[in-house]
Amino acid sequence: MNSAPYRRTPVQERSAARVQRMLDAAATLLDDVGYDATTTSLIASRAGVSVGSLYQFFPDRRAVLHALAERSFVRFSAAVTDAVVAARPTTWRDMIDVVVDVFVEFSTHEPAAQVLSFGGPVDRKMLDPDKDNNAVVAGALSEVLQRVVPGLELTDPLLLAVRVAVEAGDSVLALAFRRADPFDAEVVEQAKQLIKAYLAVHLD
Amino acid sequence: MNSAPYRRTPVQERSAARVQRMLDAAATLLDDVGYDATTTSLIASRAGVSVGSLYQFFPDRRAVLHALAERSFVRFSAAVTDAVVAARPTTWRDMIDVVVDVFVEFSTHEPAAQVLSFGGPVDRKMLDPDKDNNAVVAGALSEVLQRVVPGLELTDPLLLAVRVAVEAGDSVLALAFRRADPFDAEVVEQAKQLIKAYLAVHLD
DNA sequence: ACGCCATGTGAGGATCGTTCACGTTCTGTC
DNA sequence: GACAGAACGTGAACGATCCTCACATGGCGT
Repeated sequence: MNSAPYRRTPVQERSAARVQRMLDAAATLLDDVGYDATTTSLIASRAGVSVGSLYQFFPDRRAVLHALAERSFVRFSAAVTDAVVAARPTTWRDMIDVVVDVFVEFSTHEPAAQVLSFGGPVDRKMLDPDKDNNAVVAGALSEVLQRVVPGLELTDPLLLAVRVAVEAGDSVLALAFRRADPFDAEVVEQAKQLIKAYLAVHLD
Repeated sequence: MNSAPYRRTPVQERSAARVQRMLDAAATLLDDVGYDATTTSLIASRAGVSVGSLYQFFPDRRAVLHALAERSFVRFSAAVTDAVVAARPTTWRDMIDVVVDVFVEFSTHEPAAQVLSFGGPVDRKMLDPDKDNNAVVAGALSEVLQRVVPGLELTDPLLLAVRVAVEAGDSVLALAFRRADPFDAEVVEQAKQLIKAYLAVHLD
């Protein structure tokens, strides 16, 4: 169905910068006019580029969003590891607070982060064709979790629980962003409660 | 239900049947070829109808999916109330089992139920322009819940909790359908655990 | 200086969503 | 059963959109 995000990887500095401008343009357009109205020619013109240039690097319209999701994912991962290193949570509950807070902070500032979400409407399998985006996130978070909880064994049931928690947390946080601008703090709090109540069964 | 997905309501028996065929065609196409490839002319030809007929009743392509979502929602609501009446759950935990089981059963048999999901990628606000589909579902379930738990007050915090539980449950069940065919029973079980663990805070 | 690949362009083909002017079937009324 | 009007049905055609392609320019190694 869908293949690699890029048709041809930009080699020269010049084109690499242009590709970033295309992604920026796509991101702001997603926020401004929505998914359907984010047309290829609109992206191109807002990026100051011809349509042809867009198709030099992306096989189709969807691939542009794919690449955008990947870029956001990389940024989000960096933000999470930074925050965990900085906050040094000592319990898994504290870690959940940190991760959720980073997610909220990130989503409010990164353009189109909410539209893309990681399990969002654009493409559920943007980061890895074999795994959901959230599965990738869950894998990364499991390892962070292991570092916070000493002697924790990453058994299959536990990995599944983290996977489920990420899926549920992501959707409730998406709800928090839909309910208010910039977000509904009450729902964010409920997301934390939800994740903790569920994981307590597996972690306590 | 509410705002009109229809341009003109079918009056005669003949056209009412044709409209149902259009919805059936759209549903199977969603399953077979996906959202983007479900074109208006494809829907029309699979339904044995001309494109013009489709536009007699639906203002645009999106409205067809809207109507399909409404039809699925009505069917799902009926299935839930039937099951609750039949099973007569006496605790809220039993009711959650019933509702989740009905949802799973319904989703495996109703074409395109998973694609549409009620908070799915197609359109989050198909049932009510002002509310998410899941908000409508949550409202209905809150009333069912009230009948099962005697003397339960539907306070704002409780309604929010149900809203959050529906959102989380829907997304985890969607995950169950993505992970295996027809579905991953283990994940379904986790969905029940998740909902119960979270609602216990608000209902016990 | 030369050659080669990467980069850049935008008119145009293919396809999709939607409309419209026209023909057909039903339904109520006498 | 005959008539009128409404409901229903049609598919060619129009505009918008995605994407391609033949061609032009820039950058880099030798």
